[in-house]
Amino acid sequence: MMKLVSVAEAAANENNLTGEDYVRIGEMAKKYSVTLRTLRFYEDKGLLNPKREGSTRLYTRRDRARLKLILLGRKVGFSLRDVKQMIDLYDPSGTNSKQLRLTIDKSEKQLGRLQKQRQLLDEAIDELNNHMTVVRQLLADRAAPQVSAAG
Amino acid sequence: MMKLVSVAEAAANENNLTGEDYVRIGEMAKKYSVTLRTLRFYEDKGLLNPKREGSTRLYTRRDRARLKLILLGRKVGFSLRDVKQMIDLYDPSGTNSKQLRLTIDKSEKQLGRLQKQRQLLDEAIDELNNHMTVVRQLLADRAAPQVSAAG
DNA sequence: TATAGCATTTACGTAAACGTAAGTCGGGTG
DNA sequence: CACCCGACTTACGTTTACGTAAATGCTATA
Repeated sequence: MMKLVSVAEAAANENNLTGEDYVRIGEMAKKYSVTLRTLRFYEDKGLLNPKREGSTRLYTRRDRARLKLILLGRKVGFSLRDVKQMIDLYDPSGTNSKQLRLTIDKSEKQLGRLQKQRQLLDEAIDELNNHMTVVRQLLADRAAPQVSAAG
Repeated sequence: MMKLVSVAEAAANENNLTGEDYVRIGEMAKKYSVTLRTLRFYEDKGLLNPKREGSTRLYTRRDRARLKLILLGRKVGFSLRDVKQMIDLYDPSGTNSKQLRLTIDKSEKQLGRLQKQRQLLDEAIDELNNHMTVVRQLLADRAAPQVSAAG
């Protein structure tokens, strides 16, 4: 019944000279409410790059930070391609001003799209409400086919 | 140079005992700002049913009314499948209360989805704005790497 | 009759983000 | 030993609403 320390966990706990805490895919998935498939998919698309111990993926703190960014990007409507473009510019040894500017640029455009979407959405809601009113009225007429007001 | 009356137009003008005015696909497309492909696609999906004169499609007033409904449906976010489901229930010889109820039902659900979408959209806009603020600050720090306030 | 213009059909292609199936593997457990 | 769990890889499938050829046809006009 007792769960012994696996090789992976050994790596995470003992072989841990740099203070890294590794996480395997299952835990990672739970932590961020994504599926294993999604994590592998992101890796396949070059968005994540976990270490390997044999064939087992080990995610570091940096991987988790990246995933957070990816999920934020997705939430605000960026495509994975855009997210990748921005993330790829990250250089731990530089000022990253290029990355930051690209991010701002893309963000402004995306913000515009979102606002436009909101406008369309509001229009849609209005029109749907209007239509519902009409339909309800038709339905009422069917149910009570009396003439005009006084019943 | 003079454009003579085509067979289609003849059908529309002369062979027009019932007062129908037919429209060919090109005109129809312009009138409603859709492509020919779209009109044929809708027909293929059973959403439209124009008459035929030989192989040429002729759209009646009723077809145009249907198209309007389809486009409204799309605008408010219904799938073509849903639209078809609602339209298919239309019976010119009945009260259509079944159709109307289905429409109301679907509309209420769709309205809920739209409102939820709007909420998510607003959240996204907020988060994007926040993120942009942070990034702009980082960028400013890169440009002017002085310490804290007083320059 | 050659050409322009509008129409027709068939059918594969596209985008995004994974889902899902299928089969395999290594490690730990009773 | 038999088994289960968690992980791995490969690769086809899904969804929606058309886009985009490609090849062909009918009609009217110069």
